[in-house]
Amino acid sequence: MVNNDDVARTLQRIGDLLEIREENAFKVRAYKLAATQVENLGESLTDIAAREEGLLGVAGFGPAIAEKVAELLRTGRLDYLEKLEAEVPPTLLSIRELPGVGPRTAALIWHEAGITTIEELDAAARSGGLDGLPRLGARSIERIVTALDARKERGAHRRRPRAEVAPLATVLRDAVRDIPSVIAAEVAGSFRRSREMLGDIDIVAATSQPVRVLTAFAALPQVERVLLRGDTKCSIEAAQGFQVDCRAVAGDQFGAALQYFTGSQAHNVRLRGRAVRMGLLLNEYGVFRTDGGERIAGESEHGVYEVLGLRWIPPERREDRGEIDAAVIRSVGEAIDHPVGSEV
DNA sequence: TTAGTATT
DNA sequence: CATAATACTAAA
Repeated sequence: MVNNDDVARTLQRIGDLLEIREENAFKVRAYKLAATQVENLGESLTDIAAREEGLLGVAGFGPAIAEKVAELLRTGRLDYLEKLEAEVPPTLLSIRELPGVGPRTAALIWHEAGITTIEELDAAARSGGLDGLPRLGARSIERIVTALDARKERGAHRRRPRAEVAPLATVLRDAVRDIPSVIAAEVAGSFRRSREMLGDIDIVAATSQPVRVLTAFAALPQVERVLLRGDTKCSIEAAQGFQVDCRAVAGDQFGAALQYFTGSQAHNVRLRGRAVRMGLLLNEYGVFRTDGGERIAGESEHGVYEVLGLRWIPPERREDRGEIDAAVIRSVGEAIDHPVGSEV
């Protein structure tokens, strides 16, 4: 019996394999978007397939994907995926999962060094087998070796249950609040959205001295390894290789940064799309008018949603399941300026 | 400066 | 035609 999660994983897998094959980016995006839509679906695909409208009624599904999902539900197999896996070795997906290795690097390692498995990569990286590849210098190879070591320590799995990492999240948030010049700090990301499985922890800090705060963050006792540190953000690994990101912003940008860092990605993309249609630009620093660049929100998260004509949306609901449409404020003035439906 | 990867 | 925007690092 094929369930929604199986379908979502399969669609994601197709997207990843197509990406390594350097397939048309819009096709790749279509498969990944369809995977996300299935993840967020409240109803069984098997039930949907049995109805009149069928799978074409699912958001993100066109004829090609609908037909493939139908085959998967019916037979438990997918001919297209099997052919694709015969062409692009699926073991490359594990290589692609290493931090710092994306689809282009995975394809390069495959084509130029003939490597398809983690084991082959490990041997080659340590014995000079990757030397001389274009766009892959000594530092990149060293980073791959480090990533392989980390993978051996903690295994392939990345996500952890909320209860397991919640203490770390609050301890680090409080530690950031104690750094001099920090005005406010909150845990954002999937933690703030109350998700059960967490891939990392995201902390937003308001300060007038971002570099100082990020330097202090990188020096906290819970930090085992600094992955990167710039002027606005710092990524570290805590115990068991669990990643924690800290973003430092000015006090009047805190609301926009909290909104951005809370996500979800799909929610942010939809929100920014709405902003564009309203002649606005939304980023992690605020909301700006497209003409003139005047900033009209950013200090508070409520303000960000407000200038976009929306009620504030609780973090748990920011998953692109229709919450933005449901939050639209249709005042008289707005109804004249933007008649219902005109912004969609 | 650009390509690749990463983040929500 | 195709849903946004920005940061960091290494390589060229």
